[in-house]
Amino acid sequence: MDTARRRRAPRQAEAERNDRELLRAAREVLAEDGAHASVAAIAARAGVGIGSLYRRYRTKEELFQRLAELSLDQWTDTLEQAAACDDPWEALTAFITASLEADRGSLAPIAGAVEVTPAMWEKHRRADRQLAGLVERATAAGVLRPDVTATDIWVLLEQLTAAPMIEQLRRQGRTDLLPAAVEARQRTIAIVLDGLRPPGSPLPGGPPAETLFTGRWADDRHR
Amino acid sequence: MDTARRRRAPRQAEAERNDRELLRAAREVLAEDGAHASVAAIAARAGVGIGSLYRRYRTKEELFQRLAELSLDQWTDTLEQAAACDDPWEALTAFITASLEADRGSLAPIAGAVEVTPAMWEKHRRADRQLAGLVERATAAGVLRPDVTATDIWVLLEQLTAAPMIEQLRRQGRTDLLPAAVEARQRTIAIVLDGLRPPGSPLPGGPPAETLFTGRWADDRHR
DNA sequence: TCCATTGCGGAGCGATTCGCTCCGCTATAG
DNA sequence: CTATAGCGGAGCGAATCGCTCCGCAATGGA
Repeated sequence: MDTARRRRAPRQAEAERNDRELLRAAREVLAEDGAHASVAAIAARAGVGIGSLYRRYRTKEELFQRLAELSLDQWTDTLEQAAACDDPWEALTAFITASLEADRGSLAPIAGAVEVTPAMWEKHRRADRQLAGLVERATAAGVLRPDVTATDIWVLLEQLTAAPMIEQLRRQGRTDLLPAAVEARQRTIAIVLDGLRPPGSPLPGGPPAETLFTGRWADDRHR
Repeated sequence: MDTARRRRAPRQAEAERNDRELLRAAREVLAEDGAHASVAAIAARAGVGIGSLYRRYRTKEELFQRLAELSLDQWTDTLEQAAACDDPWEALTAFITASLEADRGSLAPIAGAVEVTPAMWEKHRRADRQLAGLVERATAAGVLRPDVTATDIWVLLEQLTAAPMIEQLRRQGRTDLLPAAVEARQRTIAIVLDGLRPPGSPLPGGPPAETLFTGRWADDRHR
């Protein structure tokens, strides 16, 4: 028993390192190539053979699901850190800017392409509740325009996480223009944040339905 | 001469109709499938054989270039209509909302994938000048936060034209959720427009370089 | 020193999808 | 009935995909 465990030790260290590299590479390739990201590209970027990838994950989907779970954990971490902020407005903006800087939305192409695991559902619901708390606090303090809901923030985030210009420049290898593009994006974000402050003109329509998000991941029409 | 023209008439009418259908179908398929849009899908949507497509356009790229030129013409039209507005702020917002409603950005995936024709350059420069005029007018009237440039508006538009949520819902056939998604997007746009009003907190960094746009379409590093 | 075991890299398979060619066909005009 | 302009789409060669499978290197106990 004890010998069996010790026998597996040395190679296991390499295997764990490979796994970390794979997850990192998968995030990067997914951000650059979008939904077309191929397992070959991921393995190559990780400096690992395709065989090793498939020993760890039985399918490409399983790798993506693991990636999504880790990303959802990061959402929760970011939300917790932001909630620690004393100022309600800074708490909200800290969450938004932090979410956009770590381009966690880069694995948005996964949504709808892989089946949602129970763990993903659970983590998603948790992040949802956390953001709702942040929004409630800001609204109560009067630092957020009163007709903005948590779902509005999700929509806004999804809209802003995509950085089409930066992605295109990176694909074309125009690294000379990248800093300018990043700066321009920050200006855009600043404009949007100002748009969230009160009072603002009344927003059109009613508050967006919460099913707008969950609905895309699983068919809940029968409910 | 006269007989020759009359001889070709009946079939030519069908050919022209096919061309219109092809362009319309190409726009739709491009909006739904993104960069992967295949000629087969375009021809099928147009109710036309692949052969007819290739009789009119020698390559897929040629079709996309024609599409881009037509789209650039629409930019100019929208800008002219907006410029006719008396109120400087309404002129600018009219342009922005009109640009976003006609999801002209749906053929953004073309950018960088096809070679830029001289005609495309010319039309692009023209639209650029037109928007600069709109922004100048709004700034002079004090209805636009003073540190926003025309390039900022282009960046903002590119960021907002992508409607990832709506596209995903459409792909999944969740037409029941589509109206809610469209409404949510309009709320986002309203928030952004409010963020463009003065005074607003000072925007980070300096004004974005104009080369941010032209640079992605052609390599101008040698200048 | 030798062998069993573990994990590795990547050639290559079958399937799919792509842009595009080419040909048989129909509809019209004389 | 013949000539012809224009049509639709089968199918080709190429590329790319997810994934399997196998030969090999490194390790550690006997």
